[in-house]
Amino acid sequence: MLDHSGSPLAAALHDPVLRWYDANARVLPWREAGAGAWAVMVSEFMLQQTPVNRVLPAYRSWLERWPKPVDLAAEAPGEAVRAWDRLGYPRRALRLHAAAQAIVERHGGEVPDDHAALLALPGVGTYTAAAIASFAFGQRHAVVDTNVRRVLARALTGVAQPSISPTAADQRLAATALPADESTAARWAVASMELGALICTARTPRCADCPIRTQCAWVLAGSPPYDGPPRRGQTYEGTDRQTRGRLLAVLRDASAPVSKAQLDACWPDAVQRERALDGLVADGLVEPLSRGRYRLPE
DNA sequence: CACGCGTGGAA
DNA sequence: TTTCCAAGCGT
Repeated sequence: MLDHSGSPLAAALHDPVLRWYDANARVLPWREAGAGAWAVMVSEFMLQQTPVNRVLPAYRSWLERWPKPVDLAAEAPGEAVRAWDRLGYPRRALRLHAAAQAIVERHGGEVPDDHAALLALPGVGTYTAAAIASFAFGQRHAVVDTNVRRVLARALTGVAQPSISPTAADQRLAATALPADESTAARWAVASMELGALICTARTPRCADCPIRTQCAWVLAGSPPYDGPPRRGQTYEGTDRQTRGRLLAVLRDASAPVSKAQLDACWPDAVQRERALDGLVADGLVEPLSRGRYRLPE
């Protein structure tokens, strides 16, 4: 505890997972040498709930257009929303834009390397702060995302799935599993996450290819099925979320302010449509103009 | 702490 | 087809 030496059980996982990562890691642009903290930060925002394959094109054009935080900070927020395209959860675009402005104002335009300073940025929570500090700056942090929670739930706890929502216990477990050495800890963070993304997957884990299958508590227990409360699957069809998506798509694709009539055409239920539009305005994703016209925020 | 927040691909 | 799920955050 005092020396953060970790548990022997977890320590036995380090070498095989690190070796597996060295041989099997995906080549991703934000992992290239010299990618920089801004590149890591942009990728982390985009990867919050959006799969890698769908992020790649948006990431490339984003960094080409705004290679530094100051470049994005100088833009209208609506341009960030438009460039976000259909990655989903467009409030992330607004937060990334606000974070870029905060970086310019508070950190001289450079992504801070301090965990607390990162955590204070808009859109940066526990996971993202640790991810940037670890991936971009090589620091020792427990980087706890859904992949890591699943890997540790299986390998150490011996259950098929982690708890439905992240818990303090997850954080503690990940902190305990962290190698003591800083640079090793940073490699472990990305490697254990990659293992969860490629091998120790949610639906059909590829245990035959897993470098720690002989030590995995879940496998050793006979791979018992998930036994917890049912996970609430979210329906999407007909929701306010879908309505917001339709409205925003109209505005994204327009080069000039659009009329209320154009927005009305994209969703039949007037009550739901108005509620969704009000919500978008309240979130700062849509700017109402005079004479019933709307645009992305400037 | 539970919920709202987009979108699309894979099983 | 339906269902599940994908590097979370803010309230």
